[in-house]
Amino acid sequence: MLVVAGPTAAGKTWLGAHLALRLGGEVISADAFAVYRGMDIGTAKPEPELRALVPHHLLDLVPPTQRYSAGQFLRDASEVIAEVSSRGRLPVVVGGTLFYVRALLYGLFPEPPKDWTLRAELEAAWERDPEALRRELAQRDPVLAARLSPNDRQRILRALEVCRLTGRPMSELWAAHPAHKPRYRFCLLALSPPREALRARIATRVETMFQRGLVAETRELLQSGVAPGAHALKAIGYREAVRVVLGEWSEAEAVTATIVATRQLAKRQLSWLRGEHGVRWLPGFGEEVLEQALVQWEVFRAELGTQDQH
RNA sequence: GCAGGCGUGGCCGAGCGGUCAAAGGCAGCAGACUGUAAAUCUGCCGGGCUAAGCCCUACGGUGGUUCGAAUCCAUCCGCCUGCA
Repeated sequence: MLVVAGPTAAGKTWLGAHLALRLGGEVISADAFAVYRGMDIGTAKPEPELRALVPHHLLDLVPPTQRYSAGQFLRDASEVIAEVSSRGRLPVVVGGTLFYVRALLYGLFPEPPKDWTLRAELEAAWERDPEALRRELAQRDPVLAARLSPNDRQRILRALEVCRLTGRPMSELWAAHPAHKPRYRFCLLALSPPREALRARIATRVETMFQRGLVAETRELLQSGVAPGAHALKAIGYREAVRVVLGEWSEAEAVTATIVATRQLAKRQLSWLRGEHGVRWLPGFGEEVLEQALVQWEVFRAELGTQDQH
């Protein structure tokens, strides 16, 4: 299978779709926010024309009032990939949510049943006395506690949630589910355009999003009953637009804040990819490296062939 | 014109005689990342070194006071507020 990754605004969507087109494939989106219906402008979903050209999966899956997750993605994507493959088509995974991509490629440990009450309790407990929860984790899962920053509330709470639910330390569950054996044979392409050019592209893209009505789209979501604090509206661009709708910010302020946040996201994505195994880099924007990508794909296939002979 | 206030590192903003290369925040750089991940967290962040130490340049400009000044005084420049 083919995977197209890279920082935001690098042209993944374009490249992924065109690779799928050339290779007889279908696109599987790996994007934590493009799964939400009604969130089109700010998530830079592929245009309808492109979607008409190539089948796209895992877009517009859930309403923004719901909450999607890496585990859900792992299940959904695995299913779609199997289905696409079974039709003799090439699955082309395209996405900037690298955590989702890694989950898909290497798996996650088996999830304990969700318990939102417990999570709410932990949240409240943290507000009251974070030190108590840190101590609890140190006792129940010393391995993880040693690795986590005492300030990493999110991970500490999750670790405790897993401990309390399963009665076992989370680090032990990981150990039982090694994350190094890939679930697929994949060719991982990563876009990496020149930094300055990417910055410029991010800026104009964000400006365009606001011009195209990101604020109006956000207002509609809020009017349709999505809470301002909903998870989906934490997405970059939307959270800034919410503040405009609420009258806290001018649109200009929102644009600036969104550009900065997007830039920072791109940086984190690049940093993630640098540490990822088996990355084949494409030094440019999507539209510039289609041919290079096809060459990489051929190289990958050739390597696969020699491997299979052994 | 008179009275008062202000001018600090890329930006905002503390400091108000030594312990100050200067709190904190932002931006930037690097990194982590096992079901919130567009999230969350970590480190670095004036310059140069024979680097847990040293040197240089820095708190609008200049000149003083002092063993010692971002901190006090004088003066100049610039901004702001009140009165005219």
